[in-house]
Amino acid sequence: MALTIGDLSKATATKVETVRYYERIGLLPKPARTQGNYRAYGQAELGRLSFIRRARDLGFSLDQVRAMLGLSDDQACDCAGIDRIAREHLQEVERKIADLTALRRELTAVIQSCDGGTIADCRIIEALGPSAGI
Amino acid sequence: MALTIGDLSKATATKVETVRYYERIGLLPKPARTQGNYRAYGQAELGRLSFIRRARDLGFSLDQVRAMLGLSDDQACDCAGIDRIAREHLQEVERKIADLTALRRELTAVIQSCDGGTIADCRIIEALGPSAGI
DNA sequence: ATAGTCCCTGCAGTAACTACAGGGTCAAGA
DNA sequence: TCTTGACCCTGTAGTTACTGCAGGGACTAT
Repeated sequence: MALTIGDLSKATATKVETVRYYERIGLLPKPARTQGNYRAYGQAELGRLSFIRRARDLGFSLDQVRAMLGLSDDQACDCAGIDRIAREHLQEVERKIADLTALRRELTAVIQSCDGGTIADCRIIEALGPSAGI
Repeated sequence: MALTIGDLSKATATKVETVRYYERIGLLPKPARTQGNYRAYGQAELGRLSFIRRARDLGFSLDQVRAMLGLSDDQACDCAGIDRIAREHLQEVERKIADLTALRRELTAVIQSCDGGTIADCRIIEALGPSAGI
């Protein structure tokens, strides 16, 4: 019934040691234990870990992840604070979407030009260069 | 005329130490030096550093950045290899765009619901949960 | 010429993992 | 039953990607 640390590890492509590390720094709650002192998780922890991993993969720091998790943890927290944090993260998310969209366009162009021999004029760096975005 | 390490640092919001670090590990070329042994950069290095920083911010590892820079460095490299790397990165970029889009939707919902009192039902974790995307 | 702001090298410290070492738990098979 | 293999435990040391000094030189403006 309950999920082991190995189940969470496989489901989220996270090292077992990393799951324990997140517990140690307080990002994941201390889970229930079995008779044999094994960690026993539920679906909630799986969801939380999945969120952490994907947010990390998207370039958010653990402190930022902590703040976003706080948005869902503190149901009764004051709205002004939540609103500010959410707006900050939304701006960053939109900037990242814009950057990735530019990168996608250039990667597509590279693949296109690869069809016929060697790359004549690679613009992959220009895609995220100093004048791109913003 | 030439750019100092401080100019690059300011233009790309990168610590001076980090620029030197990228040079040390070979991500940035060893630049020309002035009489006083100061590093002297051009626009090409500025573009390259800008690319590195944005790619890092988007969650790519330095090894992945190195591979992407290789795409543009090796103009004469065989097309099959370039095509494979580019397609892999394109898939990853598209997954990240999908994740960020889901995250944007949930952050927007949080901000919306904040308008009238406390958050009733925050689904921010579900946005990047185990069944989201793909 | 001297104060302030930059630059240099080299090395130590931090964040976020990641990899053992040394040992316990548990299901399956001889 | 017992033992083999795959998993789990704690604790600690190493890695990646920066980041922050220390100690000293270069350049600019008063």
